[in-house]
Amino acid sequence: MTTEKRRAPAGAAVLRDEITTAIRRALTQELAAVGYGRLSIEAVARRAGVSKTAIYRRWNSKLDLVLEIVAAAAHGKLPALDTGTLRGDLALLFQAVAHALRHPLASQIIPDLLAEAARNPSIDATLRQVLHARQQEIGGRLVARAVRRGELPTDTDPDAAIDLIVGPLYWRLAIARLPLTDSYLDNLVESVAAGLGADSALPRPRAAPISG
Amino acid sequence: MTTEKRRAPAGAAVLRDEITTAIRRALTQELAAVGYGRLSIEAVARRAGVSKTAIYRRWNSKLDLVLEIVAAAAHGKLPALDTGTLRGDLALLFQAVAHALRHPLASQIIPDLLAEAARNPSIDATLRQVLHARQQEIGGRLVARAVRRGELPTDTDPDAAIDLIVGPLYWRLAIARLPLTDSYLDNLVESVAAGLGADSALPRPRAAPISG
DNA sequence: ACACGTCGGGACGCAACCGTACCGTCGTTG
DNA sequence: CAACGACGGTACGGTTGCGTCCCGACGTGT
Repeated sequence: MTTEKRRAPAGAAVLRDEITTAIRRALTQELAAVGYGRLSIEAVARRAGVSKTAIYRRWNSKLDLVLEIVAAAAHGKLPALDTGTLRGDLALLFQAVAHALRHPLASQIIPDLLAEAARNPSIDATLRQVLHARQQEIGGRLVARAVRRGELPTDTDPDAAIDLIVGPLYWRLAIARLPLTDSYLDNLVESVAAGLGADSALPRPRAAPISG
Repeated sequence: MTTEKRRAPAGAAVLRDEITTAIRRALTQELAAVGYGRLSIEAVARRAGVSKTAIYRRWNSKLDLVLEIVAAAAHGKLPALDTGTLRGDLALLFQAVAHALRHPLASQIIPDLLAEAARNPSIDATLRQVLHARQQEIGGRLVARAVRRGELPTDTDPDAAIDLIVGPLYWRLAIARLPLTDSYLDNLVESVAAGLGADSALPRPRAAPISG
């Protein structure tokens, strides 16, 4: 049998956390700098100040390394996010999304991996687990609460609602890369709420329908 | 001087259009298959059934090749897009966007290049010319017409409106990659119109605000 | 104090690609 | 009809990265 009794690794024969951490840091930086397509293990090792062997001892391949770190980065911190009103929930959610996408690393890595997911099934599966599934859960709950409160129509489609909630902010921050102001976020909350079918808050000035 | 009289290239000494076309085709396919990061001239030449030299005679570098072809692909076809109503304009615009993003090549290449634009200034500049500028023009006109008709508030911010118009559909087609039905598009028109501040079309069923 | 066993580092063979130089080929122009 | 001149293709050196192997160094447990 191969399950002989063995002394557990100890002393110098144990993975050093500082090196593992350095690899993780270097990977995220490399990923942001050159993207998944050009990512090379050697560059990660150089940036981390570590040997390639140190990486290959911890992960089998480039893909394993990326998947593990992406999954780890997305886990954790899941805001409670129930403020009692649809607009409050939206504002809080937008703050969280904006905060995450403001990180230069995240705003480069996420679009890159999402594009790569279109041709790499493993990345696609991982991202669906850690991003899409979570979004659907958060968005679905947000919508369900609003429907229960009577703020949204009962026939609201959660998937379509998520597109409407996430799409505009993602577009502005990750694609168009335009600046984001507080007043923009305020307006976005109102626009998305209206788009979802919530009652409008205030009438706004309009031109006369027929000016001739 | 170097401007001596020279016979103009003729006969076999002129670039063959069929080869240029084959290179363009192969580039788009390679771009979709492996992305800009992994794109190699050799692979393009192989796929086109052409020699590397044939490519290097026409373009100086990988970047030149991609930029020229991307710019060319985005030029042309600019729909008139004035149906007389905001909802009509939105429906037509969504049809056009959906049609463009349904092409598997486009739906892989566009997110890839948009991600690459975050780290490559040349690509960024080109995409802003052929994509963002055009979107702002189309979206700006659409919004301006709607404001003039009295369908939208006079203080509508065109940039924010574009985020609201383009974001959800781009998210669904290019990122989440969920299916797109006619009824989804219909609902999206109504949602975006409402989000922009247009009068709602029909009341929809709601739960009682207080159910206790 | 010693033996253990993994550690990180460097070196290696292999493969892919870049960009260029050189080759014979071919159609047009004078 | 002959010379022109750019054509497409092949071959080349240089560079980069992959994944593996071997080495001395090191800290713990007996």
